[in-house]
Amino acid sequence: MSEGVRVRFAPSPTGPLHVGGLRAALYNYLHAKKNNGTFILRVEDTDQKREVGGSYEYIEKSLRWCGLNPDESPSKGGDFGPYKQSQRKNIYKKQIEILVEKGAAYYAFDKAEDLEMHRKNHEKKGKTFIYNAHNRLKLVNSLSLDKKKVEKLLKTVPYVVRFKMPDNKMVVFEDEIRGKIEVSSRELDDKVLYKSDKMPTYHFANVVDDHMMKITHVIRGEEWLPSLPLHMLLYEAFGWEPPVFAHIPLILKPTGKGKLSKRDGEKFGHPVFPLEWRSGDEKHLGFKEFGVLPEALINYMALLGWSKEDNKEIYSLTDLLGSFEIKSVGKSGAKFDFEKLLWLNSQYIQKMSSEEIIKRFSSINSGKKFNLTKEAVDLIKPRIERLANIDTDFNYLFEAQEPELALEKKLLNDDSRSFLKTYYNLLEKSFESASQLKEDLVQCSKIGFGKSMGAMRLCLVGKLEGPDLFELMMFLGKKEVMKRIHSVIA
RNA sequence: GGCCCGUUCGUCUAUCGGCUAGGACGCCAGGUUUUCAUCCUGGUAAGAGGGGUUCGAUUCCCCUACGGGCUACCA
Repeated sequence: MSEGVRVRFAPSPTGPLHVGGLRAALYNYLHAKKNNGTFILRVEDTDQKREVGGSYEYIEKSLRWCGLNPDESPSKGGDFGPYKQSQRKNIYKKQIEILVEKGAAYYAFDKAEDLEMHRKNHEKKGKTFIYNAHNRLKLVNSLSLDKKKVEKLLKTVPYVVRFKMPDNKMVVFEDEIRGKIEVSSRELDDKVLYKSDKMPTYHFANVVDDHMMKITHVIRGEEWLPSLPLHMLLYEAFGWEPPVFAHIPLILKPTGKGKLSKRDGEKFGHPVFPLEWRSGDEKHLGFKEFGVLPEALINYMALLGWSKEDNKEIYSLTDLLGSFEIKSVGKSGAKFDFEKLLWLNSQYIQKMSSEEIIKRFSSINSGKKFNLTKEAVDLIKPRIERLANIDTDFNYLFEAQEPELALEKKLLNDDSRSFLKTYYNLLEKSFESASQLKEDLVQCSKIGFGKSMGAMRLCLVGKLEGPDLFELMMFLGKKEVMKRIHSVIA
């Protein structure tokens, strides 16, 4: 087999893929592709109670939208399948038996309530109950019971398989991002590897699959760092060579405490998921539907926690492939800054052709019957921040808007009305070009250029914003302009 | 509580012992556009605190504080 780099993104299908997961996928993808390696999507669906329908499809769709297509995946297949853990049960069963035979793991029959009671009792005394070398002989398992009893129990009651954590061993390992880390196995417990429902836990399935799928680099969230010692010990118990590990920092809330969570989308008024998600009465915004380009999202995700010395800000996926370095990923959690994402988004929009903008706009607004023309986009391009709301943000391009009351009071007086009338009459005679319209306005404006412009803007836009006034007039056409002025001065 | 990880402008970050601490977003001011936006120029603003090591510490070590994560038959 080849010695190439193989990485995996391994989400569990418990709902939509949030930005933290997306960034993990991105870093995996970049690391693989930079090294001419293979990017694998593996579904970790070992907890069937938590599985949410449609999650897998959502994850695939999101990755596709971002251009992070896996080389091997449940739907695509590959030489190391199946890629869904629920379909690999027989593999885990075999491997767990090997581990038990080696004496590295053992059967345990304790009831959930009993363990819960132990935990509570310890807590009362201000201690922490740990299922480990200190008390496993006092508990109900194949180490504390005699062989015959164990054999009987295996046939009659549910059981789990636990890792036999060494009593006092220094586990030393290396993380690509954080460097050397040492933990005493004394702090660790006899983690369940194999559940009573005959499914492996994350820790076990992960190690087995990463080995079987010949994963060379594990790039995953920082939340896994505390269980890395266990994983290292598992590799050791099997006699397998562990992959290289890189734990990337978490994405934090824009303000306040803690990591970015599902509900923060609603709280902060912007999405935290790539695509819109609906499930039951649960509904979450998506960046796509919000009008954020995948290019901008990817760029932002890459920059959130990683950067080069060269101060470059705009990175396409291809640029990233050339520059990204897993070792130069930052160590500390980063707050999600929606403002900066929007800035990046507008940078991408401005570089895009108007035709492309129209194409993208209609792809995310397929339901809306709205005719966005090239002329309209040319006019407003520098001020588009998101693609989603072009029709509402720039509604004045397509139909007359009521002037804002406060502005109307401020800008409309006898002088400005009289100016509008004069200009109106002038327009009736000639309406040729933007420059001519401008000259005419200067000519008939006694109230000053600024004030006349303001009054005109009020008529045409309803607000004091929008594109160049005379370009806008040409876009709207004589008839529409006359109509809008008339409705204000009438 | 225990264990692990982290800590540079408000935010994202650069700096691998020599710093007048650089860039970007945001914000403010000016310029271009006799208008908005774009764009350009400038400004604002940072090394958590305390000890060491060193000729010299943002950079190395220790302590404290703060932040984050883990502590399930969830991932």
